[in-house]
Amino acid sequence: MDLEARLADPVLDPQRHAEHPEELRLWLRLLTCAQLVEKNLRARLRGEFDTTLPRFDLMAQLERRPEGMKMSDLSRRMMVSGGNVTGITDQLVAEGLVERAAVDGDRRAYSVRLTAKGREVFDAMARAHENWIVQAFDGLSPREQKTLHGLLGKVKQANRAEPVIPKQNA
Amino acid sequence: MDLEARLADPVLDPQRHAEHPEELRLWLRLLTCAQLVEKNLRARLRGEFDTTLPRFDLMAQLERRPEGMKMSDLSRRMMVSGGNVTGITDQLVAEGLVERAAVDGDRRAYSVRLTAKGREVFDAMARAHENWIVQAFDGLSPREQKTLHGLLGKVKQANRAEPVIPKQNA
DNA sequence: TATTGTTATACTCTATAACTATA
DNA sequence: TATAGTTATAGAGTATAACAATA
Repeated sequence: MDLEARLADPVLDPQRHAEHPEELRLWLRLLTCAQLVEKNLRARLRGEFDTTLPRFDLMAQLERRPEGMKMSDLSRRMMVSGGNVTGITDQLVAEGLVERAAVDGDRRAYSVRLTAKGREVFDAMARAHENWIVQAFDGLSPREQKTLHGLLGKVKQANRAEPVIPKQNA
Repeated sequence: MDLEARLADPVLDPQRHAEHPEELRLWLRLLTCAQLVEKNLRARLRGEFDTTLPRFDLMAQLERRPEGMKMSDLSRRMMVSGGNVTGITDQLVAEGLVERAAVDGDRRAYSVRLTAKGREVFDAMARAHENWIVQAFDGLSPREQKTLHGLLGKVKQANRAEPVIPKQNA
């Protein structure tokens, strides 16, 4: 997970082992960029809003659903297991940012919604978040950003739904 | 950490909220690509070699240091705390891939080295790893790879050593 | 029976701090 | 005192599985 580890990594660092293909350099750099930005986001969410990425993500889900979302919806949308959604939601409820409301017609389910305070807090976070991201890419011209977006699109395409390797031993 | 969460994220997904700047789309895609590839690497290291990324990274460090590295060196190079290096090393020792040798002149320190078996295993892993990475980028021509590498270089430049936000509350 | 959600547990990866042995 | 390494503990972030209540 650590960037500089790979920077110093003989297998991954082409400065030291020129025989390794360019792809390794490219991968290293891609990973470094993503980690740099993500670490920054986490640190700032923590430092400025005392929150975490999953909590931010959950609130982002709710922001556009004033009517609320069920726990199962959140689980699907966030691609996270149900137990985790319960935990994240519990934290947000404790902070008064989110509330569980009864769903009529199904007494098993809750509708999770932002509270008024939650909406307020989220708006501030989302504005800051947007600025951080804009900053992160301000080294690129709009033209370059577009090119980068396109190239990453191809990478994404080639890598999505990659076949999971069946375990050979276990 | 989850890719599709952000895909479905109203704040981050420009398909839904066109008023959000292109940078958010770009960030989302960058993150998705990095996670796709990294998840794949982890799954394959696990599935084919029953190992983890930190274990692989530590062995990669040792591969080019036949004379061995001290725990403190590993800690610095991997950018990970000393306690963690102890844990990772313990696992590798238990597997017979790595050994702690006495350092003469300092009885506090160890020299950690790959065993013969460790070298063998690592060679196989490194070859496979290289192939996985080459595969990950085979959707791009060499020309495109070079362009991507260059653009990511600019992003990296603009984001490295970003000032850490001083905590405001705590 | 199937589904919704919670609880319990565990695993990976990381950090800090207290501690031991040596320098 | 300072350094090398270990141990203990904690905290994100994730997963699975057993369970309760309801459908």
